[in-house]
Amino acid sequence: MAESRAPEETAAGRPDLAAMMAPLSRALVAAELPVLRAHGLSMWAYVVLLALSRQPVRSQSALAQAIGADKTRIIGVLDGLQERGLIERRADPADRRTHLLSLTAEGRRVRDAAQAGIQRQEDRLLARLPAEDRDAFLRALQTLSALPREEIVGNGARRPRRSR
Amino acid sequence: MAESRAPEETAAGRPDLAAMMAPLSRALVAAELPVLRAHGLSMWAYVVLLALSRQPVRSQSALAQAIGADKTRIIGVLDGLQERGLIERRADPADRRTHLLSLTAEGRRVRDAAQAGIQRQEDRLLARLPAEDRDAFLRALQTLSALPREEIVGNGARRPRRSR
DNA sequence: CGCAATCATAAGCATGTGCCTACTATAAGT
DNA sequence: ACTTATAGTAGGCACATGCTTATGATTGCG
Repeated sequence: MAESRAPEETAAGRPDLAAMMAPLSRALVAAELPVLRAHGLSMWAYVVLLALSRQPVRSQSALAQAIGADKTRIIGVLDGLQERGLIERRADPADRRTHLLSLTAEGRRVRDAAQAGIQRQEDRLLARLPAEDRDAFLRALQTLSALPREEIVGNGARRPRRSR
Repeated sequence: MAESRAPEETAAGRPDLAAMMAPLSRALVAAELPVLRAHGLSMWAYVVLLALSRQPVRSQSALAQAIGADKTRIIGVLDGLQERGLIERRADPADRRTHLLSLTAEGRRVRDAAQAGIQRQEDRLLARLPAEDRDAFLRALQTLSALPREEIVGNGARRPRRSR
């Protein structure tokens, strides 16, 4: 048995996707944290800012679902963001139970600043890839990350994503 | 400011690496779980099997460090694997404090079976990528995941990876 | 030999988080 | 009107995990 192979490989040709992706992803997140803290943001706060960038409206439940967070857990995050004036939480005139969420100008500013810092770090990392691979890598990553979760997990009833 | 852009994008051109990678990675791990459970393996157990595939020897501390786990947390995992006869834990004749860890034949068998199941699922996913992108993606992923953690996190004193 | 360091192990604390229940305000169906 | 359902909020349980301390066995240094 030829034991002279690259790490993580076995008989087949490649390491598990997840085995490569999970530690890498954790490292990327760890690298983000100091940048976010410099802007006074928690990871969840940043995720919220990004999510609200895409679609200014929504309700808290919808937001929670969109970012894969627990509905009851983001309340404190939203409280903090609202206090700092980064988001707005207005009662929906059509349905006064729900809160319309949107970024303020200051929220956009903080998001841009944080994201710029983060991407500067990430670019440093991407620079290690040959240019051809880099583009394909980003393209592939966007393709895969755009897939609905069920496509990846397999339609089994895992993580019921309860709406309650 | 042109607000008519693809989702997740802001002023710059691409979404954050981590923002794409983290959910994708979590989904991949979630997809693995049922397969692993079918083979009676926990995630940590599988990680241990993979790590021991690469380098049969080691000590428990070294193993823990290699897979980014807590030294005290993998004890139970090793106990379980040993009980099932998937790994061997022999006292090192040279240093009787440490345990030499290695896969048994049965351990290799279970690892191969589990890995085959996992990669079959992952291949289904990779099939969604155009062939050119797929190869570059895997190449890039292997490159990035082979980097030492400090290269990614930035040499700051984060996650001291204590050896105690 | 005597002392500091190291390994495996056990036990515990603090935190983050998934999940559940309960409660109020509001909405919608009958 | 009455009932059911839903949004936001609060509180709490359970579990995994990072980190710490303590202990016994063993090693290695002086």
